[in-house]
Amino acid sequence: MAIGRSPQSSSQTPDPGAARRPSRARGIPEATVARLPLYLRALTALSERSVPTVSSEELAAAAGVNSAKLRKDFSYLGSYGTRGVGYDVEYLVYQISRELGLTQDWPVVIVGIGNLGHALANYGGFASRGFRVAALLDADPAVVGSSAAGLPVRHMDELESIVESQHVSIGVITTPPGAAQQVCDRLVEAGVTSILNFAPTVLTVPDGVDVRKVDLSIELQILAFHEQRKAGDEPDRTESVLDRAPGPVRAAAAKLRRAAGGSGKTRAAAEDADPAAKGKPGKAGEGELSAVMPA
Amino acid sequence: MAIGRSPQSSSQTPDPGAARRPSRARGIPEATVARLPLYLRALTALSERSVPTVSSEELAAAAGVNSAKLRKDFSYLGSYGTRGVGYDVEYLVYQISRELGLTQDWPVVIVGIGNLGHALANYGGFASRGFRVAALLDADPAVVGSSAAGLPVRHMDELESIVESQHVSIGVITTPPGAAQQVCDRLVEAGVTSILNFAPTVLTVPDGVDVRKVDLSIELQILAFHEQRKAGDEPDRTESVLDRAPGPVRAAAAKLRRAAGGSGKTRAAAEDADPAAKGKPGKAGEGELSAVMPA
DNA sequence: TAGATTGTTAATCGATTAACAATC
DNA sequence: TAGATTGTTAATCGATTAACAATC
Repeated sequence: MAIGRSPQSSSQTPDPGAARRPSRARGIPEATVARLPLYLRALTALSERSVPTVSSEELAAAAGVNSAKLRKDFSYLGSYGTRGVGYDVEYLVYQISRELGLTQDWPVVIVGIGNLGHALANYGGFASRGFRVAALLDADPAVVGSSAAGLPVRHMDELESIVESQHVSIGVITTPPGAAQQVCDRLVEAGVTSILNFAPTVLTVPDGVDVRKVDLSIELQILAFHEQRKAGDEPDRTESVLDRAPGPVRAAAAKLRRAAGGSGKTRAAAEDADPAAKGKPGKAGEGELSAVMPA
Repeated sequence: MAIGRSPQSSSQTPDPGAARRPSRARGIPEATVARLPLYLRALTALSERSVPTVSSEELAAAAGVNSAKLRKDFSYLGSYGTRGVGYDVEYLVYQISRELGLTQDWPVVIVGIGNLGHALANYGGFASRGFRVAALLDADPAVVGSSAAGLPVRHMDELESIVESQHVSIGVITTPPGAAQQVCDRLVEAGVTSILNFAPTVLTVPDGVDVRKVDLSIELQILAFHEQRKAGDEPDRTESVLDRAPGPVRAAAAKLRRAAGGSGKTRAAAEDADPAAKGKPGKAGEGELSAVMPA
């Protein structure tokens, strides 16, 4: 892969860098690709119920999107429907699976076997979509040797040999944030070219490596934003009049605040600045989703 | 909240329904809201290192976005920077926290205490952002009474009283998919208006309730799509010539396939249709991320 | 003043949606 | 044939980005 480093190219919610990624290969828009798994899931459910065909309207409802969007999405894959009838469920399952690359086997390594690593190792959705857990890895000798989901937890030292021998191209990072970049570097060095990152860290990877991230805290913060706007719009803001004042006034206020040494801080802001200063129950630092800290 | 039901209005990757959500309240674009937590995280790190000011270029690099986008995003919040100087770190932490609603306390319930529920209960990022775990709930008597992250696991029966007494407006669903809609209904009925759903299910909620989902399997499938395109474009497709043939030919082929009873299936497609038929290691059904099945 | 950096403009790009002709 | 439903068009909307005037 290329040498030049670039900030991670993909993420979850909107998608910083989506436009830059080479991903539009064969012309399927990124937004469409992201919905294909939703359609596939809905189709799989229909298939299990032995439903032979489905209309765009029905399938769209099952997948939680609107039918025009679904038809547009499918039009990028080809004309797999029949006018006046709908789509053949089995055939569409096959086409979408193929398009997503799920007719291949994808060996995956999971690095960092804390609670989240355990949860992922046990995740049924992995195996049922062609993903196979090739190995569970951890740096903590206390964890290495134990087993999760019927697989032994192996030491980080084995990473390179496992990736090579099993042709692993996808890695999942469930370490604490402090270890994520190191782990990422080792994965990439070993030959992994797609990374799913659960650590709340921006990963830097070479060109040609895809990173997606799942960030639990961010999802909650987005909910909080909307929640705040529901509760009557002005819930209990500690907002100063100056904060909504015209430009010059605000600039002056900011300058004063700076001079005064951050007097505008509130509880949350102050705690962010010094996590050690707070006496809340959840004592772990931000993002310590898994238990152990690889070397 | 309103009576009419609608499919869930928000999700993760692109965002089906983003345009429809009332969320643009006070005019901050959804894409910007989704990035505010990233900026906040980067700013918090700078704050911990006692960095007083930061330029849009530096902060953008730390957050993994481009600086024009960052400045545009901040312009929706107000003019909090100083030309020629940059942004005051503490002040910006405060402003973003306030905008996201993080200066308030948000009690949260987590329903379904399997591995993932455990992982979330232990997640440090919760407490450090004003989120407080008000209760852990499960329907399985074997789990109820145990403790996770220092909190007792309580029975689902207590859901309504907890939500009411502690004014919980945010619920996290980490149950198996089969239980998710029921749990969702109870949460909503009890007064919860924001839901973070980890179960691979499309939830139906009344207007006024926000749903975001985190879907591990979907993220992996998106990676697989891109990965497939890296390995030389035509990896080992089981693709028939007919699949890329012009419309009429393809339609005829599909019809034949239908008549023949789904002969186009491959391994992945066949297993999707009948999960019980497969002999893979991950024996759990799709999406059984957590251990127990609430009533 | 000279250098630095913001905040905003305007152009561009990608995604969504309604509508409907094509066609089963 | 009449009814149903796809696949595509075109309009609209929202997000991204480069560029630069404003201004510290």
